[in-house]
Amino acid sequence: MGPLPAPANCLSCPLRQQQAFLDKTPEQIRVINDARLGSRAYPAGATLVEQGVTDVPIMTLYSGWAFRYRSLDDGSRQILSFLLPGDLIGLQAAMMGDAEYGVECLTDVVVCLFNRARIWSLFGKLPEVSFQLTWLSSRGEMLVDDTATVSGQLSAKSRLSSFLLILIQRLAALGLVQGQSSTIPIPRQHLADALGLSLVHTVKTLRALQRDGAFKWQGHRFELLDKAVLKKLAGYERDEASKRPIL
Amino acid sequence: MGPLPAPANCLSCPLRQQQAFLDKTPEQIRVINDARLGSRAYPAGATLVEQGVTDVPIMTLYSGWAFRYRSLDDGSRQILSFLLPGDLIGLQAAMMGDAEYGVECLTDVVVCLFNRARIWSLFGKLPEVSFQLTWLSSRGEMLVDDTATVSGQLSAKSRLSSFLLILIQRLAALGLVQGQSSTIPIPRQHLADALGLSLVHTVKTLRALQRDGAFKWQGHRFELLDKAVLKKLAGYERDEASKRPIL
DNA sequence: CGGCCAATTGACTGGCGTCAATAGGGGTGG
DNA sequence: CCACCCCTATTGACGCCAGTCAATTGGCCG
Repeated sequence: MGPLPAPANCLSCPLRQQQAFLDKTPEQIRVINDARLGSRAYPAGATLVEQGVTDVPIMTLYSGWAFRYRSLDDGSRQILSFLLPGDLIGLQAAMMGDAEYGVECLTDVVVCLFNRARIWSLFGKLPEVSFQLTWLSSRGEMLVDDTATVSGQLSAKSRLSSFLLILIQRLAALGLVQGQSSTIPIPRQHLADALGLSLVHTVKTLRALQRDGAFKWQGHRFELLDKAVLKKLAGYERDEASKRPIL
Repeated sequence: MGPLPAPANCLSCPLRQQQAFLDKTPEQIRVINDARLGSRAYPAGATLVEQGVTDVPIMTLYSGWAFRYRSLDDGSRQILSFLLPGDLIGLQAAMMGDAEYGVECLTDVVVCLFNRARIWSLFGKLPEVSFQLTWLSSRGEMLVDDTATVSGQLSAKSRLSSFLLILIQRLAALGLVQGQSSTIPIPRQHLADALGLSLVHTVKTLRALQRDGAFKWQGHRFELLDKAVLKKLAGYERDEASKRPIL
């Protein structure tokens, strides 16, 4: 979770060797490594992508949590998706020319930075990899689909339940769930901003769910107590693909 | 709006020649044309993509309106984005392997169908075009970002105002706004499903906005009366890119 | 120990949902 | 051509879920 040092070379990258990710050929990895500018650590709260700027770099989240959001003039903020290790950052902004969103670190974070021009050149050199880039873009859209659906259609209790179920799915796919417990470093305010609820109501609803015996959540330690209860409350769920690409 | 017959060949396609779209080289168009299975007309209400199915085709909306949505077990539905001529349909589903969403026609519609395998082969043959596919995917994500932000953070009045402002931007880019008026064939229930509001409250809020003199909307005919009022109520806006690709 | 910020709880308010009834418009069979 | 029907749009009444205001607690750091 903390700023684990990233390996110097993609070939020895332990993250991409995880079960959750599709394998690449050594040549593909070599070309990707050539496009890589190196890794960089950021502290919790740091801004990875500033909303509104042009020239956004492309990066892969190597360790830690981040989130993508849009800020409004009135000071409110919609969190569009949470980002976990292996997730691609900045593709949409790099494509469109400017960032219509911001990305911020939730925890200490390490990212792998890429040279944008060299990533673009993958479209000519490695068709499979450029295909996977598009795949990752589609997945990014799907994550926002979740956010929109949950915050648009469900009651507060259901929103929280669905959100947690979907999140736990993602964590499990990354091997970040041990038994029934995992680390979820999301403050209440961020939960509220993701789900379209007020801070106060988020807190109260969270308490209610814990009184229902669905889970226990203190600090960053989350323990799922009764998945059946949570599922019944949720009324909405979606499974994570078994294998996915990583740049 | 109705089922205009699509041209037999992409080279003579009047849609792609519109100002809103990037030009392609004749060779690019020829290869795309080779991947094209032909056009097909659907009546209003028809399902273009059924939620949950695999083997989703890739298509470009040629004429008419459609929308992308997710249905929930309880019968409610979140509309994720509205689709206009030139928009790509089915990419996310084709990528991920199955459709986590449905797509339905709002009006009579004509789409251009593509052979998926031949589209995939573009990744090897025409890097620029595969790049544009990714661009379109990113744009799809951005449209959902709008939906999530609007329905997550704004009051009912602001939701309606922002939604209409953003929509009018898109229509204007396509040359579908004459003076201050345009055709918006979105029923109240669909508006409600897109904005996360109840049908009744959507209707009442819409009435209130018209009493404020912001616009007039009867049947499918929409007339913008006071953009300044609408902007003030909205508190959120986003501009459409000036030029974009079309497959 | 004092300060600061996230988390929590209570009280009150209001925006939005739900229920229910009425109007309108277009299509269809008599 | 008219009567009827169905579906969408509209309006009113009422209740509740969730927002706002405000005060207290608890953990962490200087």
